[in-house]
Amino acid sequence: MDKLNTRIDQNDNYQSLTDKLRGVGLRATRQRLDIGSLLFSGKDRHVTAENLHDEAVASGMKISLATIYNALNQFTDAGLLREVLIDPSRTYFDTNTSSHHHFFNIDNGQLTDIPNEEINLPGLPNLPEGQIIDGVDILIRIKPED
Amino acid sequence: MDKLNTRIDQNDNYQSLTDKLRGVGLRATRQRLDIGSLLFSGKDRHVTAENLHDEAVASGMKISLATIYNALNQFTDAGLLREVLIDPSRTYFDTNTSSHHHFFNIDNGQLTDIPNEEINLPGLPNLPEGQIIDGVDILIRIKPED
DNA sequence: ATATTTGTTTAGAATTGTTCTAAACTGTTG
DNA sequence: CAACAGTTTAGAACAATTCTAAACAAATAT
Repeated sequence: MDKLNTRIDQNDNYQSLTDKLRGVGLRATRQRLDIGSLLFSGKDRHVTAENLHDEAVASGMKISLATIYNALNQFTDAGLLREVLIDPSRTYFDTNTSSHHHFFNIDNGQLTDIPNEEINLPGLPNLPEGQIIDGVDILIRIKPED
Repeated sequence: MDKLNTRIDQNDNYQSLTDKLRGVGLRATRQRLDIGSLLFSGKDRHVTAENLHDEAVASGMKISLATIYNALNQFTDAGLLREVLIDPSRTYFDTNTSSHHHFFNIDNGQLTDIPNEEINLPGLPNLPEGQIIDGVDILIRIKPED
């Protein structure tokens, strides 16, 4: 019965996810729903393909790493996620797609959002001729005191 | 004679480079001097290991890609270069080590400095408890108008 | 409902940027 | 100029990511 309840609850949760996926033109496959349930359940998240895969496997989902990569890229193309530039050796994805910036703790690798009202550029610099802004990324690298 | 002159000029240039390298505790090897001559001859530069290697080979220098990687990393550790986060798929190094920020042209991959007086954060956000700032990176992604 | 079509998943191979290894080599020091 | 310590190199190794092509599942037409 526990199993059955979980099943039902999960299906309930997956309904809005199904809509979300269909809304951006993606089929609501089991794998995409599973990943979506990890990513879009309330709190904002910052993940890499590898750590999301570990998490999925740990929660008993059957999904390959290649599918995680596919899904993260498709979700990003669809505007459901945003890529964050932190570390040239791995790609981070952020479920918060609104304009905002990040703290990156160089000590433990943790990435956190900077509340949007806490930071802003007073004036943008003059852009090169004929160019327009595609986006602005501000990353504040932090570390433990002393 | 052309050849000879070039030779002499190069040796002249290499004297200050030799000092620069010794100054940060690195031996002034032929390879490091060659790389240094490409990097530190006036104008600021943004390079990747690969494109610097291509350039070195094109100018007739005999140097392996591994050495380019070694040198770029050692120069960075020594404070002669700075790493710039742009593209998770490759590492860019900047000869301008002073505090400044970048435009990244997403259309052609070109990276340029933002003159320092043209940008600044009016106030820094509140940092997480017990953390201090290690550095601030601002990247403005630009693209061609329409 | 069932068959057909088209999109998706997957294991494993391939690719790419970067680092490592260990042997040959070259600055530096005595 | 000998000896040592640091450096270079080719090639192997590695890690993150993408590709391939075969099996599979969702959508659509029957």
